[in-house]
Amino acid sequence: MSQPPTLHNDYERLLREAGVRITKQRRVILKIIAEAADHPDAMEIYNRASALDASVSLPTVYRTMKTLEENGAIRRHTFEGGPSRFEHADSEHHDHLIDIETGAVIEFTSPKIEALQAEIAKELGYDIVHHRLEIYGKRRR
Amino acid sequence: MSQPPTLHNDYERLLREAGVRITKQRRVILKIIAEAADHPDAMEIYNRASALDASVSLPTVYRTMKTLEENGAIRRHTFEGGPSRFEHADSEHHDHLIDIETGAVIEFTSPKIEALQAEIAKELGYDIVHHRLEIYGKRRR
DNA sequence: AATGCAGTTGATAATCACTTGCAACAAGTG
DNA sequence: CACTTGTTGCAAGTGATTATCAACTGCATT
Repeated sequence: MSQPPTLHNDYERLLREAGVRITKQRRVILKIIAEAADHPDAMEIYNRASALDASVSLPTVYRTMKTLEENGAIRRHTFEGGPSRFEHADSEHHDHLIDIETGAVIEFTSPKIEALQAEIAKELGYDIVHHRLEIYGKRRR
Repeated sequence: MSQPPTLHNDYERLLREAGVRITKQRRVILKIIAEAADHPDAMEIYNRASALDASVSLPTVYRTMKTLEENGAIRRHTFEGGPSRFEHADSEHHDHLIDIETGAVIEFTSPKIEALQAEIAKELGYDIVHHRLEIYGKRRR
């Protein structure tokens, strides 16, 4: 269940290879992302990062998220009525179920749904670039 | 292919029954929505509405969309990287395929996908409140 | 049809989530 | 270690949407 301990180093390597400099602000943000088991938004990442290093600013968080996204290191999700939330992209593709009462995000995969989507797109004459499937639900009790 | 000619009157009736006053601004906006075959955003609705009646303002468009949404008359969609877009809610449920090159929206339905979603939510211990499935694709040629 | 009042309106300001401009600063190559 | 060029924080700017508020207007009631 735990992340590989050097995941943030992989991010560093990835960025370095893309010609991006590793500043201390970025190193902190990368660490936060790598250790996040949830789907934090920019403000939350900023909060966690500035607790470790007060020199991290919010614009830098946004800039870093954009850079990471462009390099395929993270995925951005914009769930309904809220800011963008991020997760690392190293995991396999999955969709999300959002608990509308708590905001908690549960990941799931359904190869069958994926296959059906591909079929639908094909019938409509399209190639899927990406898709988004979100289920908004209430915990049953 | 055409809308029932009195659809905007149905909107009026719906709002009236909800205790909402029918002002001339709202009447114009309702007409635009009823006649829209596409998925216009607030600015586009404002443009179309002010062409008919210059007294319609953008805030009123937003307020009216919110009122309509709260009364279940329209649905709001926030596709990636753009403002909210609206469509009337009288049609049956469907999902969307967005042409990432043109922004065109194609509607589709898949009872199989619906069923699979229900199954997934159930397994995770949730009741579906609603869901969103968007396929972003490029036209094949 | 005139009245009255609560719901609505347009103009303007505010908010939210980001993005940008810019001068000071610091990676990392040589 | 120097130098070049990417990065940073701060402050200001955006785009979409919402709130404020005084003037106005549906519309139920006289």
